[in-house]
Amino acid sequence: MQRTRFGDMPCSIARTWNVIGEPWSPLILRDIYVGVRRFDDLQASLGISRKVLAERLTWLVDQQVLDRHPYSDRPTRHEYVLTPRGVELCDALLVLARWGDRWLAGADGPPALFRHRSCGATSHVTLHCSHCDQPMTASDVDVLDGPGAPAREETP
Amino acid sequence: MQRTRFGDMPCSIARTWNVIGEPWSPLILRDIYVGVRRFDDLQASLGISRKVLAERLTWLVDQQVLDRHPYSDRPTRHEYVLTPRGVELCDALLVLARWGDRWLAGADGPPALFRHRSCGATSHVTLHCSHCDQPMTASDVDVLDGPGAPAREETP
DNA sequence: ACCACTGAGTTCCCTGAGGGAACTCAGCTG
DNA sequence: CAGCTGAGTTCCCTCAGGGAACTCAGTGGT
Repeated sequence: MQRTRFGDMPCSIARTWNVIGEPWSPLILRDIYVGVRRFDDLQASLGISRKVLAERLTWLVDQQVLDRHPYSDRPTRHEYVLTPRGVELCDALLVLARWGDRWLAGADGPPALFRHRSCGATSHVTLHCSHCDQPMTASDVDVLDGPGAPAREETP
Repeated sequence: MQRTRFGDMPCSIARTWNVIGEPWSPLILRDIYVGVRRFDDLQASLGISRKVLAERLTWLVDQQVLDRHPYSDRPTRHEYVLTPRGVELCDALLVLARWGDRWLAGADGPPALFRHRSCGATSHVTLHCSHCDQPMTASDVDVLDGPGAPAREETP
């Protein structure tokens, strides 16, 4: 956890960052998303320190991004699964992956491909407007104060 | 910078994380995106330490996410602007913001609203498939090895 | 009954990154 | 020429991340 707490800032990016912004968190999410669900498997797959992995998992469960799910009593064993919140966070991972594929993949090409299950094509995500369904990207957006914005001084 | 380097992993999420995964980076990007461009303004707006701010800006310029742009010689003054790469990273911020709005905004509602310039509506982004244009989210995707994936052992 | 093994964490110590405040430095401004 | 401003540096301190070893419950093998 970094020194400054982002969770209290009046900014949804900062708050989201507070949840998954720590080192390793998105990679843990990615692994669980693709089916690596157990502590030791995660540790081996990521090469993360066990200490940090334990910390992150507890945090992500606290944040209701993951659920700790027993798959065996006697002995007690469990695996981590994504909650609906967690699955939606993976949407953001798809966008990050797309950016990395576009700008950082070397001559080898992208390390992973994404197949859209409903149309069967290997493709990638694009951003659209929830209202008009047309493409909508950062260059096409104005940011306005919302109801949860901090009160600001009058500028008469 | 965290101890482990994510940039060398064969994973576009990890590589992207290597670029903007450090604490403060996405918030710096957000600020520049909404028009805060100068060192002192950024420092004041974020409450970040000047040391860390200087480090992050240099790093983001190195990564070609930002451009250091002089707006005055004599005295030399400059401001930071987004490169095309940087603007596309802001797409990811829109998705993070959407998640935060949906799951973390309190009773006050979202701190910011996003207006789609071309249709004028206050809306948010949704993910679509680049191939069929239909909605495409993490729950609707299969992840496959790509050309840049590490060679894996035969499993005969 | 005894031993090794496995999954899932803890504990301990060391190093290095983040925070804060003060300092620098060039070029205006009054 | 004293002070101000933008844009960083420098210094020091603390605490989080890394690594490896340790724990602990339950199980399977002999």
